[in-house]
Amino acid sequence: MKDPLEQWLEELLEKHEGERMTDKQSRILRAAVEVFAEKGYSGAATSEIAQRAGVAEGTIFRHYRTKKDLLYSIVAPFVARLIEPFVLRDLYPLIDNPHPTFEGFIRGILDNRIAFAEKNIKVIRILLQEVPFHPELREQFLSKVADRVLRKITNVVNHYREQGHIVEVPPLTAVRLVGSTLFGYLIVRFLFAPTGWDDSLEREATVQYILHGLSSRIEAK
Amino acid sequence: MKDPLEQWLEELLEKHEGERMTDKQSRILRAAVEVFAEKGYSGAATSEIAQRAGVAEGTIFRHYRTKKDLLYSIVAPFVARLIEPFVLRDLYPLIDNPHPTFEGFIRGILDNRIAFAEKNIKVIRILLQEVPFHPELREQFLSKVADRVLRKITNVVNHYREQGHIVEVPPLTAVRLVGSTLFGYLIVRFLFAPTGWDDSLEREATVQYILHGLSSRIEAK
DNA sequence: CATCAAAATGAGTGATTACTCACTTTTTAT
DNA sequence: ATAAAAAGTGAGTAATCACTCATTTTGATG
Repeated sequence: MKDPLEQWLEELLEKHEGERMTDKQSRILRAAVEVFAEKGYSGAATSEIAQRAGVAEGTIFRHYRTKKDLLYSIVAPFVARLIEPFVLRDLYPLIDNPHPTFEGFIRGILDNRIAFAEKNIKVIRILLQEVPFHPELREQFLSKVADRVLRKITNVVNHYREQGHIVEVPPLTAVRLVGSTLFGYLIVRFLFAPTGWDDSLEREATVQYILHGLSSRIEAK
Repeated sequence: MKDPLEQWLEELLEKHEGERMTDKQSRILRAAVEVFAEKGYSGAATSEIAQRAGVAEGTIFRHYRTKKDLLYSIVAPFVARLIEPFVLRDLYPLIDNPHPTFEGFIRGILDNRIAFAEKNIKVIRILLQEVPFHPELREQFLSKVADRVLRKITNVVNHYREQGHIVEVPPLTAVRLVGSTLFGYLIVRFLFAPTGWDDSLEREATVQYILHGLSSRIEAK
């Protein structure tokens, strides 16, 4: 089985700037992802990145003008990827030709985001750690993810609400509730990684929690 | 109205080590909380902490042997506080003489944790940012919070499950689901702080989401 | 093989880092 | 009032930081 990070980096290397990267340049990126994830941006030394990549320190600065440029070259395309396949590949078909049930929609979202997180834990970790310290990063993240994704999802939520599948709450609130449940699942599974985690059980419980939490209420005594 | 951080620091200053702190020492702590929250541990310079506190840099190292000691002196008592009032003040009465309804219990937890977060945003921010980089911190956090708190909460969950108030899921799963919903509420409210946030509406929606997500299912159709 | 531009190098730069220590000031005890 | 202890100081230190640059290596082209 192929290392998912490997796969992601390859795509990044091929597509980035049109031209292909040199061997050393890709090793710099790989090492930078490692060290940033381990020590955070401030705690990561360019000397260590160079050492782990097996290149001279000067080589880093031949390709990236500053250390911050190096960070952005890793995180920026990831932010784009965070939404692009999500919105375009999964959401558009769901909007244009939505899944008949809210349950089917939720299961689809869960599967998709779990697969995405599985592939990109390290870069996600970097993003979560550095966003608080880099206003430009936060701005880019919010303007892309928040504005574009939320608007799209809001449409979908409205659709199911109109169909009477889910309860009457502001769509943004619904997104927050589902989002935090999904996020909690991902954090516990990938960052805490508890022993004896029965994934199919946990996943099913999570789906049921979301469905019952949002589905139209049946008044009972 | 009094600054909540002020209040927390005062308690910390009085109780810490039994003896009272000097004026300069408390100003060092205050400044350290500021700078750590703004720049993270690695990004924070002791020179800047000294400057903001209005003391000489040497004074910091008279009271704290290393920069890491300074961080721990802020975070460690907070971790204790994270559980102490939570477990003892709120949970024990709920276990010994539990709230008759699951709904009442959830509302109580929500109120309590919201108030706590409101008081301690800055230190929470430091804790969230630094836990990934300090294994000792993570260990302490997990051994105290995870083990002790989770065990206590598990009992409460079991209680409501036996009473038939909530659905049949593993107690730890229930804690994860409620926890992530509560956590999501806190993050969105305090860290994102969206404009036009209708708190009473959001809070009620969150409670309803949790209650319906976990309450015993009524088979329909 | 010769040419040349891009890639790579690593010693060197000044700035900044956490931390020390000899010394002065303030507080406490008698 | 005086001595002892504790608190505070700031110049100084070695280490490390991100980054530069003159020089060498590499790889493609004629």
